[in-house]
Amino acid sequence: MGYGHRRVREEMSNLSTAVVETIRQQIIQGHLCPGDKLPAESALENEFKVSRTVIREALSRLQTAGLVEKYRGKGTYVLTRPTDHSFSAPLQENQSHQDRLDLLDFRIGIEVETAGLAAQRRSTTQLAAIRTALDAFEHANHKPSAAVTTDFDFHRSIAVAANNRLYLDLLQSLGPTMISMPQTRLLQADQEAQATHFRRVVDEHQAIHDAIERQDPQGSAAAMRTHLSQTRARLALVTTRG
Amino acid sequence: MGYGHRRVREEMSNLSTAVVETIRQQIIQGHLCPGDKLPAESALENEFKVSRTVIREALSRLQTAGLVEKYRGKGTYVLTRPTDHSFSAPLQENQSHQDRLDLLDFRIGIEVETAGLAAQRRSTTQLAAIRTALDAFEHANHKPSAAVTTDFDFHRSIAVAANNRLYLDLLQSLGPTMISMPQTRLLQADQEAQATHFRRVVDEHQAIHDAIERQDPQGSAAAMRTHLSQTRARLALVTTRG
DNA sequence: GAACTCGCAGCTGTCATACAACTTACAAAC
DNA sequence: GTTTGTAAGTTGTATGACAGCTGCGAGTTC
Repeated sequence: MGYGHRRVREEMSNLSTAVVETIRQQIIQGHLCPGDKLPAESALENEFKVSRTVIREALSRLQTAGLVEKYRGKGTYVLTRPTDHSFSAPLQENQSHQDRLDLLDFRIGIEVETAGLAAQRRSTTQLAAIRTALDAFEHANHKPSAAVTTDFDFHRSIAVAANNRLYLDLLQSLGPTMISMPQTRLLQADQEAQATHFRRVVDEHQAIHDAIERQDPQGSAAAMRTHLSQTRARLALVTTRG
Repeated sequence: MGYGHRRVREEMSNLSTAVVETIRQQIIQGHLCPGDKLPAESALENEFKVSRTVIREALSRLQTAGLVEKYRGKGTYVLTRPTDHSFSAPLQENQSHQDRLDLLDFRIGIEVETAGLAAQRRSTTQLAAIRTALDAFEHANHKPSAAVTTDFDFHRSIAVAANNRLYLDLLQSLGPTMISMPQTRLLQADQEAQATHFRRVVDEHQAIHDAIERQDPQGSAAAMRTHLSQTRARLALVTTRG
C-alpha cells in the first residue's frame, strides 16, 4: 500500500473527467489541431468504451472551457486557443490551464509584495485578524464551501494589513474563486491526496503568518512566494503529465 | 471588464445554458448561499421542466466553473458566490501624497515581477520593442508630453514581453499619467536638477533593459525595484521638503 | 449544361427510463 | 451502547428514441 505513484488519470472521480483530460491532452500535445473536427459522439462512444452520456458531458465541459465548439448538425471542432485571449479572459470562470498558471504568476507579483508590506505595517489588530483567518481556514477541512471562503479571507486579511487600498481592491476584484481555485480539485483523484494537499496549504499559510507576526518582510515575502509557487508547480505538474 | 449581462436572454441555443444562467443568478442574488444544498436533479427536472440530461449538463458546467461541487450519493452544494472582476484605479485628480506613495508601492509589486517574467520569456521581437521604447524615451528630453508617453510605452513594452495578459491589462488600466512623474517635475524648480533627474531615469531604464536582454530575471527584477524605489524616494523627499 | 430543390444520411440536442454506486438515517439485533 | 442491516435519497452511467439542423448528392427544371 502507498507506493504513491498510482495512475492519476485512471483514478478520476468520474468517467467524464477522464475523457475531458484525455481530449485536453490530445489538443495540448497537438494530436488535435485548431479547426480539426472531433469524431462524432457516437464514434467517441466506441473509442472510449463509455456511453454517449459521458461523452456529451465531457464535450460540454470542454466547450465551456473554451477548447472546443459544438455545432448542432455539424459536429464538434477544436478552437484556436492561444489568440483569443481578449479582455480579461484569464479571469473568466472557465479557465484553461494556461490561464490558471498565468493567474498564479500574476498573484505572485501582487501577493508577495503584499505580504512584505504587511510584515512592515501591520497593526496588532490586523495581525490578530490574520491569525483568526488562519485558524478558520485550518478548521474548514471537510467543508469545501467554508474552505473556499476562509482561504480567501486569509489572503484578504494580509492585504488589509498591508495598509494599501490598491492591493486590497485588486485582490477583492479577483474574488474567492480565483484565490482558492476549487476547480482544480476535480483533478485530484483520491481523498487522501486532497487531505495531504490541504495540510500543505495550512502549513504554508502558517509560515506566512509567522513571518508577518515577527515583522520580517523578506521572510513573509519568501513564504508567500513559496506558497504560490508550490501551488503553481502542483498545477503545472498535473497539466504536463500525460 | 464587463461581460455577463446579456447571456440570459441571448443564448437560448442551449437549454442547459439557460439553466446555468438561472442558477448563477440565484447564487448572485443570494437565494442560494455558499454551503447550501441545491435541490436534487430530479427536483430541478420538475422545476425547470426539462429532462435530467439538461440539468446534469448545467450542473456539470457550474462545477467546472467552480461555483458548485457535486458529491455522489449526497447532492450538489454551492461553493462560492461569483465575483465581478472589475478593478478601477483611483482617479488621479484628488490624490494625497500618501495615495501617490501607495500607488508606487503597488507598481513595485506588479512591475518587479513583470520585469522578472519578461527576462525569462521575452522573444527577440519583444526585446527589440523594449529597446525601441527605451531609445524613444531617451530622445524625449525637454519634451514633457513625449516623455510621459514614451515612459509609459517603455513600461508597457516590458509588460508585453512578460507574456501574461493580466499584467499588461493591469498596467494599462493604471494609465500613462500615473506611470510617469509629472508631479515631482513640477515641484523641481531648478532646470539643472530636472536634467539630472531625467538622466538618472534613463540610466535606470537602461539597466532594466540590459538585464532583460541577458535574460537575467533576478537582475531585471532588482533593476526595476531600484527604479521604482528611487522614484518613490524622490517623491517622498519632495513631500517632506515642502 | 447550369441552377435549383429535395430528400437522405449524419450529427447534435433533448427526452425518458432503468440500473449501479454511494451516503445518510434509522431501526433492529447483539 | 454498539453494531449491523436496511431502506430511502442522490448522483453516475447506460441505453434507446426522436427532433432539429447541416451538408451532400441525386434528381429535376430551366
